[in-house]
Amino acid sequence: MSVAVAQAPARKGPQTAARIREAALELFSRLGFERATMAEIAAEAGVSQATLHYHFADKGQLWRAAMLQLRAVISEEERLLEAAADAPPEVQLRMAMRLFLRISWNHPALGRIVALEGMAGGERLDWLDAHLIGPRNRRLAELAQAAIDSGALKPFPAATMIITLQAAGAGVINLAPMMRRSFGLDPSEPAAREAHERLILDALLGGLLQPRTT
Amino acid sequence: MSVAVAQAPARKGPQTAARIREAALELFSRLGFERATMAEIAAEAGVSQATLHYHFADKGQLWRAAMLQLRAVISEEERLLEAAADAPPEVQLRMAMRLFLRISWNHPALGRIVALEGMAGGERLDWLDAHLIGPRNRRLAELAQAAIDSGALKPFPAATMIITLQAAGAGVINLAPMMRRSFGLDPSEPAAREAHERLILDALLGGLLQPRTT
DNA sequence: TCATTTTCTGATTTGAAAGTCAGGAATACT
DNA sequence: AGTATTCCTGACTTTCAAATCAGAAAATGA
Repeated sequence: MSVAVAQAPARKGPQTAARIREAALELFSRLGFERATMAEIAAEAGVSQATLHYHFADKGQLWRAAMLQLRAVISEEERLLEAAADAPPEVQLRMAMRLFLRISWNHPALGRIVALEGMAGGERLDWLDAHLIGPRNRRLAELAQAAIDSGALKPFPAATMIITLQAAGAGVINLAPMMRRSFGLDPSEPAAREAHERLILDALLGGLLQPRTT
Repeated sequence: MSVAVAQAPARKGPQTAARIREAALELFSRLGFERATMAEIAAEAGVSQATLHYHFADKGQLWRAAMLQLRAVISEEERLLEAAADAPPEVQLRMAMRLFLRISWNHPALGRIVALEGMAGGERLDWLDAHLIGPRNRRLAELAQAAIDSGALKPFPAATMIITLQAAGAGVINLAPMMRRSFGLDPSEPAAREAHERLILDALLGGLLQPRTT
């Protein structure tokens, strides 16, 4: 009773809501919005289906709440890039891609969600663009454009380069089930991950850089 | 009555079935298996929903029938590659990627389907691997391995390279809705398409080649 | 303790999409 | 023409998942 008790039992609701959001993010990203059912999410979170509706008005709102968990990840990335704002743009771009890969590995949900909704279009993509990925995409494209203007990067359309780099970087991770089926390989092994990082950062990004003229 | 009549009115069924398959491919690839409804496909094909069930037992079989339309595309690609079997592997690989891009532009359904099912896994991916993309994937990986062995390509894992190249090549096309939303760009414009082709074939593929030591 | 609020659930309703079926219309066959 | 076959449809049943609701259980505060 005296001192070391986890002070304040606190309301239990928020904690349950958090568990639900986590389960929802996992299932939405693995299966997409339609295939993921409220019943499955409830089961995964260890609550009844009605509890989902107690904490979140409907499936759409649960989806958005689940996505908002990724905001922290994006913000952290932004913060780290901000700190390197003085470096030459091509150095910043390489750093951005390294961060992108790190996020793709540690939070594969984000890449899968973007791929799913980015293909389908519609209101969920609009929401993602406004709240999660739009500013980031445009910031990266500006970076690429700056690198082009400084002569460090080959002059391809900046937006196309950024989207292509992201698709290439997330491809092996998103398509892990296909890698398994077609090649019997598990791309999440540490060795595979390291080779992948060099492939993207050195080989592919290297191909975009202007050859040194010095 | 005499001569020039379109000989043999022919059975009408196959033609209707073909229209249904086309509508199904379009909708399945744009929306995924679950979001595409039988009612929508029927409307798109201009027939009643019951007609779908007359020609195809259930939704799964319609999906497979729709996919089989892409077999001709894959076979043609294979034929063209076969004809260049004598060229050095890195030349064949570049040609394969050029063909891949051409298919991605002309039949965007294929890339979207592969992305959707390749992420989700499950029985539809198994089917695709067995009937459509597995042999092609493995053939391309062998090509990449040969190019590595001959010293023309940097020694990254062949399967990873192939999947990454495909993801990069199809990325801008698959993610056209996101390009529109985040950048206001339409990647299907001819100019964009040409820049995209050079980006993939020259810059990215170039980054994978060993620098000339001669 | 007792009242009040928060949190949760089982049972039920609603809605939407897949799938079935009996029969009508069109086509082909003799 | 008459018959058989193929093709198609409207109306219906079934299934499944989202959403609602009345009230129980748990936590909180006096």
